[in-house]
Amino acid sequence: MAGDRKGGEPAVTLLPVRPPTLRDVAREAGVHPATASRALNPATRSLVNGETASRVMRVAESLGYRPNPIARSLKTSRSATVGLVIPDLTNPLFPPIVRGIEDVLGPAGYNAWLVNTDNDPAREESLVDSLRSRQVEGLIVATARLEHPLLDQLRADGVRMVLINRRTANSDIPSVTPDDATGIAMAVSHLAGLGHRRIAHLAGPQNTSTGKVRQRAFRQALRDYGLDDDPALVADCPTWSEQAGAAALRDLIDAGVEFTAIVAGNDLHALGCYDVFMERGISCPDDISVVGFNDMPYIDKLRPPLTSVRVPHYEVGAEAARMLLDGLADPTRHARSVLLPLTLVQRQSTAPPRQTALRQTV
Amino acid sequence: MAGDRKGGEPAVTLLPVRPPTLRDVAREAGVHPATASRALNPATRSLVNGETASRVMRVAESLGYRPNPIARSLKTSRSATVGLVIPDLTNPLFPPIVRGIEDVLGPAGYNAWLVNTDNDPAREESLVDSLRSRQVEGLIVATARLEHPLLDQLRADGVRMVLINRRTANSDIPSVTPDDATGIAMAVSHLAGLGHRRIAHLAGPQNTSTGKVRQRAFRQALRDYGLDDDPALVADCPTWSEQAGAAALRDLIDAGVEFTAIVAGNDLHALGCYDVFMERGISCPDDISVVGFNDMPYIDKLRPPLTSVRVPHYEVGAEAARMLLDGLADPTRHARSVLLPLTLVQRQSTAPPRQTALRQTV
DNA sequence: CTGAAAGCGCTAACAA
DNA sequence: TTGTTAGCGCTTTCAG
Repeated sequence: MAGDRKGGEPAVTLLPVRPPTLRDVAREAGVHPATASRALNPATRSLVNGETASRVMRVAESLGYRPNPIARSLKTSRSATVGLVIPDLTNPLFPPIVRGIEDVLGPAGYNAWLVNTDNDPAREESLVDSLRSRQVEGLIVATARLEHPLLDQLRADGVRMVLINRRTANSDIPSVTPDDATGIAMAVSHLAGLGHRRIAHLAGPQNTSTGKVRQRAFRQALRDYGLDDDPALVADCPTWSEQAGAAALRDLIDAGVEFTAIVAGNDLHALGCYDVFMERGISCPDDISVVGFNDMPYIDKLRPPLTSVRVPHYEVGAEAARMLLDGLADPTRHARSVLLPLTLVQRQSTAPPRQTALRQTV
Repeated sequence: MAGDRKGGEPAVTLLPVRPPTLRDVAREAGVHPATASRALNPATRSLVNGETASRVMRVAESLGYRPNPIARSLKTSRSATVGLVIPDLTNPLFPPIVRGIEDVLGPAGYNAWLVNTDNDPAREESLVDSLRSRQVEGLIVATARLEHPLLDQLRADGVRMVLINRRTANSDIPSVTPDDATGIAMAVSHLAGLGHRRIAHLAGPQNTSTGKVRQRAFRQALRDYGLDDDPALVADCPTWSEQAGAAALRDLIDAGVEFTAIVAGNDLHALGCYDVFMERGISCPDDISVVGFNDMPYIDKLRPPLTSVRVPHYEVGAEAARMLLDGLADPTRHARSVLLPLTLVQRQSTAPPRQTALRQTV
């Protein structure tokens, strides 16, 4: 019975189980698929008769036609998509960056494909591979290390990309990063102003630009402010994690190093400090002051609220996306690198050192 | 000069500017592209002579062949990709869920394509559309509202999906959600045990299952513990945000409602309470106790550390991914819905009410 | 301005 | 076991 068609009935167009294709639209509009394609694509619409074009568009609308981006990609080798390579999405730093990127990409008709490398270079390579095989038109990369063969290779292969947060040692890849050096100087200045003379630094991974730049800037700032530039005051953190920050601080304390304030490599390191304060019964800021870096969400609600160098994360993302789109639109454009200005957000994790605690009552 | 080829030189294979295709591999291996395809696909490899297969694979390896997933998708209408629909990535709830999903999907050869709806139904529809046109094989949806025409439509269209966190009113879509009712009961039980008699609730959006279920469970729990089930104790929050939580609490206080504890709809609402406590000089937990919901990252470091109902987020993601993969592999499989068990994490935002503060010394 | 034809790279009948 | 053929849905020369 199914499939019967009585003589008198017209061969009605059945509701398609399969979504309508360009051919369906073309047939219905009485034109060749090529014409339909031209009519439907804003960029080529001018090549076609106005009336024909609007008829095609009307038919497309009525059929609920949606172009198949896969077929289009296969033909054009483009995808209106960019890849976003993140080391660790659970770091609350990244969501605002992602938001900034999407807000710029969206209106331009682009989408972002987000991948999480988990800080694992092998995983990173395979994910980037998969991104490339999906024809992403460019990459926004937040995983740069100073020495980063994969990125050099991509660069050599002509892959369009923009680095965010961190950079590579050779600076010919466009980047959008915070002005780390100035940020650290502000932190040191703030602590020096409070009267601290011996300030420790939890230095982030030295294979990242952020880790290295911040450490250098820290020691430079100590000298600029005439403070003790004692190498023992710098403790290395092998990762950008709470755990690494905690471990580094424990080492510092256990080694008997004297200090009254800490400039943490980032907010997670500062969180690690809070753990150690709890463990050892240290009072912050009475015994030790701490400054974080990034001003990540919710740290204003910590105990005590963390003083931190604020990075405009949303803007980092937005600016990187703009830069990438610019580069995509005009490949001859010169690689720029942008340093975004930072501000110090003073909260209650910093105060004058005990010796000068009297000033606190002012 | 470029393009010259001196007579004596062999026509060496140039390094391809264009990545090698299946045809290149086939030619090099002396087989037909179809054979190469079969040899390279583990699922069809058995159809081909072992020697031939390994030769093809060797050639593919040496050429650095990478199959083009776009072409494959176009042909097969599949993509080894699932869409992940998130209301707001800046909510730190989601990163662990994403991680759980990726960890299950990855080993199965699948990728996740993540989109952010910003809680905007129009945006959601267009993003889901774009996901579908990219041939995602299924959807993991974290944006469900009780009445959700789009999801009903998808369901009717036969789109495979799994809801997480929230559900729709008609429960025929598989889901992985926290056991909200039990979680709320634990919160109330905890507060009742501390001696609280008048407990307020910041109720999340009533168009979401979480908002509604938690509110109902709250009132049920009040009755179960013989506490005041006063309607005035429930304040509505139109969104799951800090701001909404703060506003609701201000309303409650300004209306002169008496209470000594709050069960927040989620942790963000609880954060909003902290803002109000600060504003109004209210001491937590001395004046008012608060219990959050979700146990999101870092709330253990708040001031005071927040007591919260812990949701196993990573597991929510992992379980949803498993469920979706199961459904993909065997479409006849019956839709299950899973409630994940919760635990109460007691911290310092809850204590006996002032009237019974003596007990605190025990 | 429109149509014809070819092909992006791959896979899945079907045939041999 | 392998090759032949066709085509997924679209765009883009090239003619007309």
